[in-house]
Amino acid sequence: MSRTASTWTEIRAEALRRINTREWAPGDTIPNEAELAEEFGCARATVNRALRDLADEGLLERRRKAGTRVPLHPVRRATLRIPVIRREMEDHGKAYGYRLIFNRAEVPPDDVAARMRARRSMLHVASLHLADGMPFMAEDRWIDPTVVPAARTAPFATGNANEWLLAHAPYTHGEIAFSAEPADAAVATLLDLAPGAALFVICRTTWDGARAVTTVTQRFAPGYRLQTTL
Amino acid sequence: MSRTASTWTEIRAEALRRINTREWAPGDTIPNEAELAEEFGCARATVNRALRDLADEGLLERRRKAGTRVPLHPVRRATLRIPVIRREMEDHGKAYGYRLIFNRAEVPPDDVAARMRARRSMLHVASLHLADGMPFMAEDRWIDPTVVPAARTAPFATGNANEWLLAHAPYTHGEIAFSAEPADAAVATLLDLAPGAALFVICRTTWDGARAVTTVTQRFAPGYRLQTTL
DNA sequence: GCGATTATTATGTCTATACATAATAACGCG
DNA sequence: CGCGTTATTATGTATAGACATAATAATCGC
Repeated sequence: MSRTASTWTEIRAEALRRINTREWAPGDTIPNEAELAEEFGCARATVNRALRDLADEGLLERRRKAGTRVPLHPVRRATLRIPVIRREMEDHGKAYGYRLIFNRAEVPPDDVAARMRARRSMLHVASLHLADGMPFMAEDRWIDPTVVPAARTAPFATGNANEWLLAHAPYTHGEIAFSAEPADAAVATLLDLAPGAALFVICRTTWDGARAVTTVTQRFAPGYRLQTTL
Repeated sequence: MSRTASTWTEIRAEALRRINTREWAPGDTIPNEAELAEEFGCARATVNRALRDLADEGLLERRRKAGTRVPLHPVRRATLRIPVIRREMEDHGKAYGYRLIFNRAEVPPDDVAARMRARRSMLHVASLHLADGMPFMAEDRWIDPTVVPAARTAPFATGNANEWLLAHAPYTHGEIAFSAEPADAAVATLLDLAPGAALFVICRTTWDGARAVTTVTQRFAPGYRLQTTL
């Protein structure tokens, strides 16, 4: 059953077809790389590339010696691009606006201190982001000045903190969480909404090694959707 | 400057270090694969593997002939695992409960018809998911019975529709969107909340080729967070 | 000087081979 | 029979060499 000249994307597509048609059903162990390589008339490395790619997406499970299986509960993964607000807006043809609310040094409250695992005085920067002049997102950010000294004199009055940090503060990893919460009085005023309005919230903390660089809570006005493909 | 015995993960780590320390600064074109292979004392394919992996994560940009660059605006991507409700709950040590609200055939409203690009009569299944006996998530689902005929007689009274579909209805791709919205009267009653409460909402449509299999809106009780690492 | 053709170059991919690694299966001993 | 040791096996990774492809740079004709 040998075919000729397969590329890894073709093998990937064929494997995907077999998974979708249940020719390879959930729970099944599929033929091993050597057998597939022979079937497709290619090198084992080419099959490996294709199957590894599918495994990266959660569509196959691979274990040494045990072989490659179609998972019973395919935990689908979605990769979503964390938006850089201004770019996202400009892509949608909207004018981006930015307003600094305040920028001061203070000791963070307990929840922020816990998130950053540090209790010292931090830069606290609040800002408002606008789309076509309308309030769009309220941002509440804490920056550890011992990790990013230059932040003390950064021009947050004229440019948004996220982009400044991207350009000046490297980070190694981070956590991000999505949730919904009602608007409190302060945020409602900022976003020009009734208190209690349902806001989409992104809460993110980024780290440079073992030290938190910044933690930010972004509250989006109603209507905001974060979307991607599966 | 040749080192010995590098694995692709070591090369990846070293490249990451250089990006983070700005030894390779945003906008820079980094040395080409052949040069790096010589520096690290390994084959070009090994360097390729490492750089390709970083590019997959958006930390490098690669173009034939032009070379590999550190992007000016690194669009960080987060991969998040789409939760299978029951498993997520069991992982957190909570008892999972399920209750069917209704299961009937009817013509979908315009917004649903638009999402599925079909206007015929569909199965409309509403259900409530519980954590330790407390209402946790309200699910509103439409299934196209011409795509999944068996759904007409599926036991949605005893088992949740999501898991049944995963086991019986293959899909090729889908869209997923996250947003926040206030609880309307019906959902508020179901989740035992005050109307207007801020709900986290996941809206998902899955496709088998050109035909929509199902579209579902899941509304989570306050407190729900979807989180991942960057 | 301009536009179209050709050369060059860096990444992309494939091959064949080899060895590493992890997990399971088989074996053998008490 | 049970337990620890030893094979076996499928995936994981590395290599050198080759050719493909895309994009830029250089060249040539006008």
